[in-house]
Amino acid sequence: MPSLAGFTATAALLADPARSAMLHALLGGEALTAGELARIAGIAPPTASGHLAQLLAGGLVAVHRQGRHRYHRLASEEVAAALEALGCLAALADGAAPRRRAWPHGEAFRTARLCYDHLAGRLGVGLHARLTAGAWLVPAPGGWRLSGEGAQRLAALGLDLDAARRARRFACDCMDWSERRPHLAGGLGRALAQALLRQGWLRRAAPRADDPFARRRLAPTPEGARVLREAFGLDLAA
Amino acid sequence: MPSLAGFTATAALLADPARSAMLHALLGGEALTAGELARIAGIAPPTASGHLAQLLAGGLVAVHRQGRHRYHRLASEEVAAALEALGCLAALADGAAPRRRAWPHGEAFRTARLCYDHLAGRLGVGLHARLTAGAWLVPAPGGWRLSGEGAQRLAALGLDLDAARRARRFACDCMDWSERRPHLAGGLGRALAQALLRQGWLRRAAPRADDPFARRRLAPTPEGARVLREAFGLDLAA
DNA sequence: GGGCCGCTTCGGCGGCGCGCGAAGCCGCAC
DNA sequence: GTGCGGCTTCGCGCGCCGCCGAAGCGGCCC
Repeated sequence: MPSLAGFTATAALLADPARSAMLHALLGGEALTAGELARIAGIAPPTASGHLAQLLAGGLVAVHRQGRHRYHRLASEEVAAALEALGCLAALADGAAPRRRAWPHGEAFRTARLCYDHLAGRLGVGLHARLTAGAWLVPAPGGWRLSGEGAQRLAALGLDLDAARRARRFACDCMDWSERRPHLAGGLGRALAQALLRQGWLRRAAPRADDPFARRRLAPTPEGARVLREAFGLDLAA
Repeated sequence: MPSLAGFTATAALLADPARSAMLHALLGGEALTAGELARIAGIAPPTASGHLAQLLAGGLVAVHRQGRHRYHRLASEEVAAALEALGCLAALADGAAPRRRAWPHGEAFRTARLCYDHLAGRLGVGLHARLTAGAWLVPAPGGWRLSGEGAQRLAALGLDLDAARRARRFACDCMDWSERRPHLAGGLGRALAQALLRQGWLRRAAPRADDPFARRRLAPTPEGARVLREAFGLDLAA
């Protein structure tokens, strides 16, 4: 059973406007740099740095260095769950109708979504697992490279592999926030997402003013579900 | 979507040791007076009064006057959910094993438990509903009184109705925290709980040092489940 | 009615922590 | 190497909030 001190310390981390603005920005699942988070929270970089250090020490965010940038993301799904529960409570107190999910990042968001320009959610994680398990992708310095069979089969799905190879990184892992396992980023991840969207196998949700994350939500079309099952053995309903 | 200000205001309510001690004390589902909560939190009555006013304004607790006492309870199940989610998070940050339920007031606790000396949870609420719907209990000033048939059938179950009538209040409602509907309190509620326990139809869980609420948890024996079904049409599994 | 008791309101004190600017560190680009 | 830009550490000021004692209000009991 957690100590009361730990409980209040964690709650205190959420009780500051700047910190909670940062956390809510990270709810989308993308990793953001300290500077971006400072701008979002409307505070100076030194202040943001201090807040992020606290969130890190409190285990609410995790950090990931990349060059001179430091990317921050939510540390675990429990953080998102706590934010959601508290948000639900605050909405009730505001006199809002007693809705159960105050945040729109529910189950639908975890099935398939865009992370930057590549695929995330169960779809992204499942593809990563399938491509590596089937040796379509094989380890390479700094990430992955395509095997001969992998290149052939992905090209057959309409991926622009030449464009993918021109990217700064061809294929690397990106930690999936909701699944806690990696999905595929880099030029290949981008090419994969573009191909599935271009062929009409995935469809983007319509942007909504009241939901800044709607534009990143994805859903497979019936035809797309068939292709994913046949080509990769993926069943998103599972 | 709730405002960020509301979110931080709610989180701030949880970020104080005294307030969160009070809320965790209320997690058991009993309504407690301001004085009891002050003692639990280890603060002076005026300080507790201020905190309770804040929790009330923030919609986290509800209050219920009875004579010169003011009984406080959690305002909604969402409050308990948020406390649990945050507690889970704090336990993770404390380096604990990533358990999912940090608080033991899960489903089992909602099935059947003692509230002071009477029955609560689905069992208590179900009995209340059955007794009133079947006109075993009929409205009376300040609560309920037994109808002739009600008295006969409850006496047949072994209730000490004379002792019940000697209580300050014979039968009145007590709001059930987990079910949001009333269960039966007063002398009759006490007599009911005692009879079911004495006959071995309900069994109390063993006290546990790491779980202050274990001693209030109840479970029907197989024989008890049969009696509850036959006498009241209650099926706790439902 | 008198006294007690539970609870609240008021006023003043003290400390935690949020905020920023200035300065320093480090990786990258030219 | 040199310069730039992202980020952190340091130091200080200020405001918010928790804390209590004293006093006031209202219900209850003898």
